[in-house]
Amino acid sequence: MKKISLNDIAKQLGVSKTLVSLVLNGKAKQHRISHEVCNKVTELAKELNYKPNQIAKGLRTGKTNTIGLIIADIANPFFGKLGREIEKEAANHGYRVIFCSSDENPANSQKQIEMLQQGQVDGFIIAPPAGSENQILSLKRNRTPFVLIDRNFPDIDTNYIVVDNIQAAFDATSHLINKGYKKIACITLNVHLNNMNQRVLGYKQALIENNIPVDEELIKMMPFTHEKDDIVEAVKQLEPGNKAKVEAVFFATSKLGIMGIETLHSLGLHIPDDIAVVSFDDPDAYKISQPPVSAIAQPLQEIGQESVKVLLDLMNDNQSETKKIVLKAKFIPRRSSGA
Amino acid sequence: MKKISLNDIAKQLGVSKTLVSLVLNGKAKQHRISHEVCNKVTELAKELNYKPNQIAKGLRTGKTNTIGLIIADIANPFFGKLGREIEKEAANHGYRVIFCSSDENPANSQKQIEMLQQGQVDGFIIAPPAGSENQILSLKRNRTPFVLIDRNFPDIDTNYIVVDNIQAAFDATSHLINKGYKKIACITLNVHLNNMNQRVLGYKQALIENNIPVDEELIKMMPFTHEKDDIVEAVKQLEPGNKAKVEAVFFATSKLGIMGIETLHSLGLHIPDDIAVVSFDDPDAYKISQPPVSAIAQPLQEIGQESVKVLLDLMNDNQSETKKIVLKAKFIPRRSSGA
DNA sequence: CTATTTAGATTAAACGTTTTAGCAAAATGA
DNA sequence: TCATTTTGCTAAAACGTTTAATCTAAATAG
Repeated sequence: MKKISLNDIAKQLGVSKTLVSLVLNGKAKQHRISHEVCNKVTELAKELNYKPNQIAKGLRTGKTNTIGLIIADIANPFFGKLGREIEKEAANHGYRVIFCSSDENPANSQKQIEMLQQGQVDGFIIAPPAGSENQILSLKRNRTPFVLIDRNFPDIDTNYIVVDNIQAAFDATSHLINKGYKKIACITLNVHLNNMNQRVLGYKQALIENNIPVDEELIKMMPFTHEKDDIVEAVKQLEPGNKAKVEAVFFATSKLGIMGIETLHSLGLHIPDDIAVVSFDDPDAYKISQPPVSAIAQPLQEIGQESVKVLLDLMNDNQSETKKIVLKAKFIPRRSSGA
Repeated sequence: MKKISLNDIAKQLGVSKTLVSLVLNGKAKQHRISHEVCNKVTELAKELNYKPNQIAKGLRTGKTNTIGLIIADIANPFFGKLGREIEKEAANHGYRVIFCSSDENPANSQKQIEMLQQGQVDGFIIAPPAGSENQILSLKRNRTPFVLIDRNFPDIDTNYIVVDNIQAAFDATSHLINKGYKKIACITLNVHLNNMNQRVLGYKQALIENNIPVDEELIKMMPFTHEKDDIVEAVKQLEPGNKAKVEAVFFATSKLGIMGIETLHSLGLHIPDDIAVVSFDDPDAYKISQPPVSAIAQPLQEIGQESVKVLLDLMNDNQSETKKIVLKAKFIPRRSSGA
């Protein structure tokens, strides 16, 4: 079944393809095409099930109606849910989404951006890995529309949509303190992402504000390619039997949290009696966990919608002022922290 | 920063763009371009950081190097992980992936297929929703390369990669029987997908083979747009206090399982003492659940890799014989079923 | 010395659109 | 009646590639 083109319709009706194009793009009146001809065209187009070739359109107009989305890992439920929201909002505006998982590796995101920049997408939504500053600067330089999500680079003036990580971590930690826990550990990633830094910052602020000394020994930084073993090692050091006598732990990501909780269970520790737990992000796993895990839920729908909207604005009228949006994340106390 | 084209390079060197194109596509020898000129071209191309415009290339060659992936929901960890494997394998072969979530709604997948067929993708990988038979037939008719995954239509001769759902469900149910459970319920989806049908079939076969009568009352079909409430209702009917006196339950998807387990917990039921649980699919949630949930793990990497390979074969040399691949899923006993 | 081959390049068409500029006929105005 | 405007439509260029068809000059063959 050969695809039919503007030309096919034009020939069958004995008119020019210009006319057909104008009619099908709703510019008939504007160009004074007679009603009669106009109807004939639309009818035949429908009959032949004409669908404009987006590639040709893209070449001519320079628009692809496609967004490039670069995240850490689509298999990670946090990014999966966020990706879904972005897909949804994009579709509402007639845009498709190409997904790329960078694995937090700047070399990967570099390749992916370059690949998609070859005329394949109109703009980017990016969760930039640590060390990708130059890529972001390069995008700015050649005026490619883009929005950062999840994290941003404080030193680079860009559009971004993030949550208030400090506040969220502060809330979660304060909650633990209010529940009477004092020896609180923090397990985070050994990676220079400002969202991660801020989570630790919020944790520390809550301690300080409650006159609890910050013990750097209780802050465990995992390599960002962390595997089960790393977590097991870190968690073991937190065992109440150890000198640290940790009473509670704050996991800075759900991936860390899931592995960590699995480890706590396998060590025979009871949550929250032996050790209380709170975590950033709120995957399904936390809801069915026994006990359910206290978590910080990010407003994924809002992040998704806003990022698409900001990007579309950007692509339409190249406004100069950058949009910096900081949303609130919500702490949900559950039984893992004695709630 | 204006994008530079073949023409720019050609002009700067005072040669034709044909020559530049040939050189950069490695056809220099074939077309007897002199070494000298050849070098000049490659050097300048590198210097100017020339990247061919994929849209133009696509228009001319009819190839986009893009795959359309249509699944139920990228936010569902099963599809998230599968999507990731597909993305990875596609990237290995120089292909990008456009993700579309159909929500199991055939009208959505219809729109998505039509949208992407307008010259945007070279082929499709599809988890077809119930009721999308006509779309699949239509793809066959106009010779669009595609592969089905996760489910297929037995009456339509297509390429597909699925797991042996009957065997997997049989294994899981047999395991429960071996553990001494006799009153085993099955919670599945009220949807005409052959993978779902087969899961119920495997469940029944295991009962029959062990001389346990199949009780249709114990097979609960959820509407495919199921929400929490539906599950709660169904699970409540399974309470040991009820006349059914159910001892164990087999969830046919992880989404059902997660909601179901949450409900069992909220009813104050203990797993596995009050009721044992096994489930199709193996999300992270099952690993940190207390007790961990016995699950059927699908070979996601293999499904992803095979589907991309089959599709690429299809796109390259339009072979006529359809590839039907059935992989084995692996049952993993955990404590939720007394293991 | 002429005819043919070869080396090394170029021209131009094509892919399917959109869009600018313009044309001919009809209608209007003086 | 002639000039001007309006109506309805078309031609052709352009987007950046690829590729089939040529073309010229030099080299080789007879």
